[in-house]
Parts: sequence; structure tokens; C-alpha cells
Amino acid sequence: MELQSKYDPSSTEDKWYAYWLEHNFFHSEPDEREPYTIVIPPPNVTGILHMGHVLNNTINDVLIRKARMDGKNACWIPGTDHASIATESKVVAKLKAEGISKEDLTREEFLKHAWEWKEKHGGIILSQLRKLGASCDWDRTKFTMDPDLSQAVINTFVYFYEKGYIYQGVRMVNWDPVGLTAVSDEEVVHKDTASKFYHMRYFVSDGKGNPTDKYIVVATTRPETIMADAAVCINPADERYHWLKGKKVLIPLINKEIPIIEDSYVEMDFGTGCLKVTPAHDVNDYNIGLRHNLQVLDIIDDHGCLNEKAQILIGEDRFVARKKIAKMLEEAGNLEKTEDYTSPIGYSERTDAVIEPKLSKQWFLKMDVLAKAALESVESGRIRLIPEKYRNTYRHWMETAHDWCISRQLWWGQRIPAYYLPDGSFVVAPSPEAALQKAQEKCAGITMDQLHQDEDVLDTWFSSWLWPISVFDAEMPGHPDHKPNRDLSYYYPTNDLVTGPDIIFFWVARMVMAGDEFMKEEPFRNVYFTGIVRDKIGRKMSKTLGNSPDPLVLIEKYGADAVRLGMLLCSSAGNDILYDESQIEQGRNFCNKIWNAFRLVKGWAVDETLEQSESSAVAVDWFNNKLNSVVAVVNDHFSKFRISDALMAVYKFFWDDFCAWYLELVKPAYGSPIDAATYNATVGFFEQLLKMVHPIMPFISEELWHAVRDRKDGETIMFERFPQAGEVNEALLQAFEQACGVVAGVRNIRQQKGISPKDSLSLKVVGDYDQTLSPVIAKLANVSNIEHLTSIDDSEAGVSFMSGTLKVFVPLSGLVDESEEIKKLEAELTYLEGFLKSVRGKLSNEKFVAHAPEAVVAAERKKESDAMSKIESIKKSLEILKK
RNA sequence: GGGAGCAUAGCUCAGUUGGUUCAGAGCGUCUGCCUUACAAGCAGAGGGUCGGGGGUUCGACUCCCUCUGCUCCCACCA
Repeated sequence: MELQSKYDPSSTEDKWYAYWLEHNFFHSEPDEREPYTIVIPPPNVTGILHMGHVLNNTINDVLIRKARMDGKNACWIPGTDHASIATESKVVAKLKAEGISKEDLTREEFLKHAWEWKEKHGGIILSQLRKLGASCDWDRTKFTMDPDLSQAVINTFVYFYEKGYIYQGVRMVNWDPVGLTAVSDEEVVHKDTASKFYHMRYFVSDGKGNPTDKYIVVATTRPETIMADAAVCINPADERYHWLKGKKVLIPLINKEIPIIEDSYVEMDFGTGCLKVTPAHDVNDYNIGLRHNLQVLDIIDDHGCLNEKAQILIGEDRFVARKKIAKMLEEAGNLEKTEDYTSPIGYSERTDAVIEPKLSKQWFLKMDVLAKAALESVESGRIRLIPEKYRNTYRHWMETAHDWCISRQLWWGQRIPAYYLPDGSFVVAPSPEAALQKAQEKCAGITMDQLHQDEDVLDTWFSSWLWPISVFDAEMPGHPDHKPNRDLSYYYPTNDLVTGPDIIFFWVARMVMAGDEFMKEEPFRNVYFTGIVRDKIGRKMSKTLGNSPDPLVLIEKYGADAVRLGMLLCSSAGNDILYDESQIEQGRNFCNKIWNAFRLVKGWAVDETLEQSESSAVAVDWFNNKLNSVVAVVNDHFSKFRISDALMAVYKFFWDDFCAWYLELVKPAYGSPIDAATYNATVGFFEQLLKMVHPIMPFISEELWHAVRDRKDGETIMFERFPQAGEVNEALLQAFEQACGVVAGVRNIRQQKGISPKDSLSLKVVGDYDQTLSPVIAKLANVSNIEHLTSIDDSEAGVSFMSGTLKVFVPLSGLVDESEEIKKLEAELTYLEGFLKSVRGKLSNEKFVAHAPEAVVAAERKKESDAMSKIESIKKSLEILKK
């Protein structure tokens, strides 16, 4: 069968993925081997594959396939995250399109829709990962809202509640007065908005609630909130206002007396330097209020209208009230001036309503003890962050960790297991039945109907932080005294985690906390941070920009192997990667190169009677040593997570060493057969190369591994042992290197002089030269004979060049332009003399000789003598030329 | 405003305790080749005072300070 000159991934990739699945190669069960475990960063259950996933999962797959080939029991757990906010908003949008509003549904009805949506759209992303070649153990696929995983979450809540780590508290949330819901920080968009800066007079009180004639000016953009003011704040260092210390001022219009307080939060050079503190309606003011123990007075209702606590303008919308109150202030003589002012205002992403900061009751998990342990896990080096710079970020987070707000005003997720009694008190229990029992202990005779479960669900991260534990043993997290099951004991801790630095705190740190708490052992050893995938000009990939290619289209066009290689080419750990389709083309080209190397080898006819040629014998010996040295380098790169370096080492080894040098050396003349020894060695090398390629490009390596030799059904390259480094004959590698230099030199002369590769030349060499390499030079440079001499006959016309300390002379009659040669040699001479001078400068420096290590000084001496011999040689050539 | 990081060839990046000819790789560019494995290829070549300035050192791309420019995270200015 004639093989095409282009590799066609579409005809092989699906075939081999099906083959791997059919033989259950990805599945892992505990055994006596060392485990190697990765849990997938669970993508959103209703998400679809984007370039970020491709990068992350390619790296994961490279690591897992490498470990598998290193003989470990490799297990990669796939799964999805319920992603409460993202999924719920998708379902809400879908219902809205059908004319159904969430408010019209009961919780149960809504959840039914949500589950239907999940069943229909969920897990698409996992099937897309198969296209990429991801070798996940699909039998172990998990979902963060699987019944057992959900129960683990509930149990964890109960556990921490009973431990005293969970409490209810008040927190400022982003309230959407139109959507009538709290929205997350991520759903708030800040837009510069034109507004007014109102400068108001607050009169100083005489101590009995009456105004004196003294006043201060307070500037605000929100005069409608003055009724909720709890204080006026100045910077303690502000001398302009020292006279105010300890005094009280009166809120305009309502004449309420409030204190002057001091806090360095206030910027002296912003506004008037006096800040009205309104704890209920501004986050910063709330925090100041906490420090100074101020009263919190909430005067705005859920719809954004003033309530009765405002005393005036009750029922007015906040923006209407703002205009009216400005007028009232002016009439009362309290408005000094208004200025135009532009400031960033938060808007709801979904309803475009201006966000109102609002206090609400939330559940919190104390972070102090957990964060301390998690910090220690990294500081001690038990967890390695790659690259290391993220240790700083991590430490910073852990040292300033705020308590974790774990409640969300949503329905999609694990509902908080707190059950309220009619008297307003509550019990926390892992199930309604258990809750009832506890409630009855508090209040005899109470029935299930009288219990009311908290409406909120838990933050999605409150389930994902258990992921490395719960995917193996969902019993474990809630029951720290529970003995881990077989899977958890075997696979935990996992080895490597691959994720983005943006969730270092949300996810990574919290998994460490859960691991420390429940397992007394970190959940992973190494965390590899990938960068963000950006487009060619550095913009984030986004739907609206339309600069995000569909990975499936790319796979269709170039093949998964090419896409994988293209993504890895430019991805050093922790750096953003600038994606460009040309990288994937490079991946495709490499596949094609491998394919054509295979075509060449496959096409050879073997003649068992043929003797191995000298050049082939040298080639095989050399390549064997080269293989050993490259394998050592590649393994070293892998062990340090230098994945793109490992990849590049393999790439160059295949392309340059194997194809450009080795194959060219052993290639028989067209139509001639090859000897058996060389053929067998070559096929063996090719197999080793395929194994080195496999973790990065699984499909083409499996395809050719089967094509290069007859294999039985059930055989796979996946479980072949990754090549191990052996002894390296450094002298041989160096000698070969030198020979390559000579070959390149001769080719260069051919190019310059316009000599066809078909015309053979002869060479004379002077200097240290390993003659065993002569056949190599002869074959690759098309040289008929090489003479190793002590000096060059000065009567002959020709061109010479230096390769290391070796002088190579190519006799050429009639083709030499002597003046050009002289110019070239003189330029080289000038360079070498300068070089020699600087080396001698170093060596004559007593301090250098005294301080520098022996080896460095020796190296300099070698440079000196090498340079001297080169200069000598060039001078001789010049003499000859100038005759 | 607080914190972190980056700046090396046209582009994307290496440069691993400061010392081998250390100024590198890949891609791109240029030149010559349709040489029966591969033009998605082969053979060659050019290209950077390592952002500016200062310091430490026998020696600095590498360590310290400073300036400039950029990026990210957090808090967002009443």
C-alpha cells in the first residue's frame, strides 16, 4: 500500500481513543504499584471546552501519561462542578426565554428545571476532553452534586459548626434592587458615571442638640443617606480639624446629634477631609463603624426606596430622594455648593440596576486556624508551588485571610443544613430527621412542619475544596474519625495539581485546608500554575471579542496531537501564553515529520546478507549514546515541570538528530536494500522515539507504534516503559559534534562557491581529529577522501575553515578568490587576537587567579592555548595565500 | 492606594546556587535547492551594547539600589 506523504490525524485519532476505551486502559484500581494521582480541576458542568481547558488538560494528560510510562499506577479522576452561580443564571436565562420567571416557581420546581438542564447539557465538556486525548479514568467520573458528594458537603458544614468554626454574621452584599437578589462581586460591573458632589454644612452641636454658629463641610455623592449617618470622621493628623475633637455635630434636616470620630482611613486631601460615616450603606463606612462601634441604621428597603427609619421622604426612590433632599438642604441653608463629579459606580451585570450595598445575614467559616495550617503546608515545602513566585501570593493571602462567607442566596447547590424553630433559634444537622431530633431536645413536641430550613445554599467552593478527598471517599470529610476506604488510602494524597493562579485562594488554598483538617496530610505535592491563554496581541480570550477559537474546530483541522503540541510550545509555567494558530501548524508539521520518517524506514528492503557499512556502524553507536544523553535531559525537565523544555528536547532530538543526521547517515541509496543490523537498530530507535513522543502526542505515537512492527490486539504504547538513561560515551558525542561541524563547513563552502552537492570533494585536515568519524563526513558532505596531515602543502589552491581547533582545507582549483579569502581570514584573526587579549587580561589579573575556582582558571588557560593555536593556523594560511 | 511580578533577537520565550566560546532555542526573515521520506520539506546565513543609570565583585543577563515602561491580584476613594 502506498502511504500518503501527509499524515492524516482524522483517520487515526478516534480509532485509537476507542481502542483505549475498549481495553479499559485508563482505568485504575489500587494495587502494589506506586500510585500517581491527579484530580481534574472540575470544569463547570454546563461549560464547553475553551482554550484554557485545552492547555490545562493537555498538561494534565502529559503528566499522567508520563507517570503511566514510568510504571506507576496512574489515575486521573475526571468530573464536573455544579458551579452554582453560573449554572443558576443560565437556567434562569433559559426559563426567561420561555417566558417563565424564577420568582413564579417554587424552589422544588426550579430545581427540577435545573436538573433537567444539567442532564441535557451537563458533561458535554467531558466528551470534548476525549477528543483531546485525555486519558481520564471515566469509570470514576464525579459531579460535585452527586448524592454522596453533596452529603459530604453537608457533613462538613455540620462538622465545622459543631467545632465552633461556623457562625452567622452580618456582611455587606451587592444588592440588586431590581432583581431583588444579592449578586457576587464578579457580577458587578463598574462604570464611570457622572454625578454630583454635594458639599453640606454640618453644624456643631452645643451639647444639648442645638446648633452653634460653627460648622464643618462634608462632601458626599449620596445626600439621601445622611439620615443614616452615625458619625463624621476626620483624620487624626489633620490639624485643620483639631478643634473638632470630642465635639458632636448635627445631621442636617433631622438635627440628629452624631459624634466626631478620628480614623486614618480618611484622606486629608480628598474632598473636604471630613467624611460622613454611614455604616449601613457603604462598605468602608461599615468597617469604620465596626472599629468605632457605631450604630448601624438601615434606611433603604429592598426596592431601593427610603423606609420609615429615614424619618423624611419615606417611600421615595433613592434617586428621587437625592434630588429632593438636595433642594431641601439648599432651602435649609445646609448646602454650600455642588460640583460635577465622575466616579465608578457598580451596576448589576444582569439588570443594569445601580448596586446598593446592603447588610445581610450570612454564614461564615473562621479562617484563622485553617489558614495557619495551610500556610505552614506551603512554607514547610510539603507542597511545592510551580513557579515559586506564587509562594509570595499564597503567603499574602493566608496571612490576611478573612473569614469565608459560605452562604449564597441561590437555589442550585447544597442547601445549608440549619433548621429554624418557630422561636427563631436553629439547629444544625446532617438531615431533616436528625434536625427534628435535635429540635425536639430543645423544644419538646415540635414537628417537622414547624422546622424551616435555611433558604441559602453553600458557596460552590465549599464543595470543591473537598474534591481530592470526596472523589475517593465521600464519607470521609464529614467524619474525620472515619477510617479512609481503600481508594482514599491508596490514591490520597494526589501528586500534582494543574490549575490557574486566579483560583490560588478560592480553590488551591482551601483544598489544602480541607486536607490538613480531615486527612492530616496535604492533598497534593506539587501545584503547577498555568497562565491565561491570550490571543496573539495579548488580549484575553473572550466571546465578545470573538478571538477565542473553538478547540474542536482546531482538532478537526490539525488533529489533537498538533493542538496539544501547539499549546505546550509556548507555555512555561505561570506565564500567560499568547496563542497563535501558527503554533498549532508547527505541531502539525512535526506530526508530518514523524510520519515521513516512518515512511522512509517502512519503505526499506532488508538484505540479511549485507554487511553493515562503516558509516552506519558509527551512526548506530553515536545515536545510541545520544539517546541516552537526551533521555537524561528530558527526564530532568519533566521532574522539574519544565514541560515545554522537555517537549523541545524531544522535538529537536527527533527532527535534528534522528532525521537530519542519523537517517541521512544510514539511508541506503535509492532502490538499494539496507543491512539487517542497521535496520533493526533503526526500528528500535524509532520505537524509543515514539515512546518519548507519546505523553505529548498520544495518537500518532500509538498509530506508528502499531505500524512499525506487528502487534497483537490489546497491545499499546501507553504502558511501554519510558526510555531510561544509560551510559554515555561523551568522547564519541564530542567527536560526532566535531564531524558535524566539518560537514556544515563543507556545505557552507559548497553554497558560497556554487558547488553542487553531487560533485564530490576531498579534504585535508590538520589538528586533533578522530578518524573513526571520517565515514560520517564522507557520506554527509559527499567527500571522497580525507587526509589527516600535520601541515598543509602551501602550493595548493583551496579554501580553509576552522572547526573548533581543527583546520579543514578544501582543495579547489580555479574557484578561489584569494583576496576574499584573505579578507575573511584577517577578520577572523582580528577577532581571535582580541579574544586572546581579553583572556590574557583575566589570567594576568592576580585577583582573578587567586579568587576564581580552579576549574574556571583552567578553562581560561585552555581558551588561551586554543586561541593561540588557531591564530597560528590562520597566520600560516595567510602566509600561503599572500605568496 | 496596598501587594506581587515582568522587561533578553522581528515574535514567543529559555538562561536552573554570579564563572566552560554564554549571549541561546523555537518560530519568522533572507539566500540556494521541486536531491524519490517529508516544499507542512532540505541546505546555509543574518539578527541582540540582555529596558536606562548607579553599586557590590577578580568577574554581573544573573545580586543590591534607583529610574522608566508594562502586567496581574486586592481595595477602590467619600
